[in-house]
Amino acid sequence: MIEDLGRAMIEALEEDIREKFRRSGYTLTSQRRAVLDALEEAGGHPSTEDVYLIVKQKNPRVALGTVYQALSVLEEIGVITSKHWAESPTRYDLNVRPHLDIRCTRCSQVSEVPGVELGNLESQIRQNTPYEVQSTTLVVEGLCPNCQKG
Amino acid sequence: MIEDLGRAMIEALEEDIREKFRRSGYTLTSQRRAVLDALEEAGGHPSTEDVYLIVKQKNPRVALGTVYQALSVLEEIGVITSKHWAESPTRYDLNVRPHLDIRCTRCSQVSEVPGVELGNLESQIRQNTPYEVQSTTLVVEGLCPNCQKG
DNA sequence: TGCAAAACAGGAACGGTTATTGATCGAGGA
DNA sequence: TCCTCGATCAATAACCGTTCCTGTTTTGCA
Ligand SMILES: [Mn+2]
Ligand SMILES: [Mn+2]
Ligand SMILES: [Zn+2]
Ligand SMILES: [Zn+2]
Repeated sequence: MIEDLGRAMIEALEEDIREKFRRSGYTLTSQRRAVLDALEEAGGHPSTEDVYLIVKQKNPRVALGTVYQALSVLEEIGVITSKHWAESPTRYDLNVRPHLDIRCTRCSQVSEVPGVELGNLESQIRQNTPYEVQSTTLVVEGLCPNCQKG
Repeated sequence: MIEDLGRAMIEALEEDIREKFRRSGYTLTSQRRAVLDALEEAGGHPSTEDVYLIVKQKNPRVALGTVYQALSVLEEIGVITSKHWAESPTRYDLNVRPHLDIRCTRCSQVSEVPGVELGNLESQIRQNTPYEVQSTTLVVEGLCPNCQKG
């Protein structure tokens, strides 16, 4: 789980991040670096607002729009990914490998679900539609352990 | 596909609809009937706005808020279902049986994908998360045949 | 037919996101 | 090192889909 990676791992990824910026032509500005750091600090799957609040702690001058734009650039160059759940803002993830996340319908906490195998699902879909399939995403919701007690 | 059902089938469902209203305590008002008719007329998987525009043709006094509320009631009592795709408004469906829909990322047209078997996916998920799973939805996007030519 | 409850029309407000504009930054060349 | 110009940024307005609010109309029911 990305939550457990910690600073050491982030620094191991450092060179990869620089490489992606270099290849894209975008510049790794202090704001984009701050957004990346905030994503790490947030730990889980923060919304833009979550990231904004963390970034503002260290640099109160940063604008919300800048965070939106930074996240969009970071996603475009493959440094982060995003996921959408209904009735919830977009959430971002340092884990760019395909994986399953579940969101609590009560407190919005997102956790990763390991060991789920989608099998031949995508090829099944391709065989049964004339559409050119671009993405198939499994959106899972439920009650987190904490909220089950309530 | 619900698009091919036509008026005969809708009238066959008529009694079922009345029954669901009766059991829920909601009343089948003229506006809710108009929304239902509009869903049928729209044919596919219309958004609230789509439904609103059709309803307004016959009754220009109906308010957009009323359409939102009517669709919400119809969904609550199980007469219709809704689905969400990222970057697209909620879409409604007269087909209340579990099934797969794919949305075109270019023109937003939604079509149903038959013959896809999810298998033990949900039980796999339940085994790998402490969350109490409430819903797992497969969200599929692609390019429809028309838009592939463009 | 009369009354309370439900539903409605119209419009304001809302949350998340994108667009616009002018100021600032910073990489690369003189 | 200093300039320059495109990239980025801050601030704020606008946008879109949706919900909420208020006063009015309709409905089911006694
Ligand atoms: Mn994740
Ligand atoms: Mn459908
Ligand atoms: Zn929870
Ligand atoms: Zn299309």
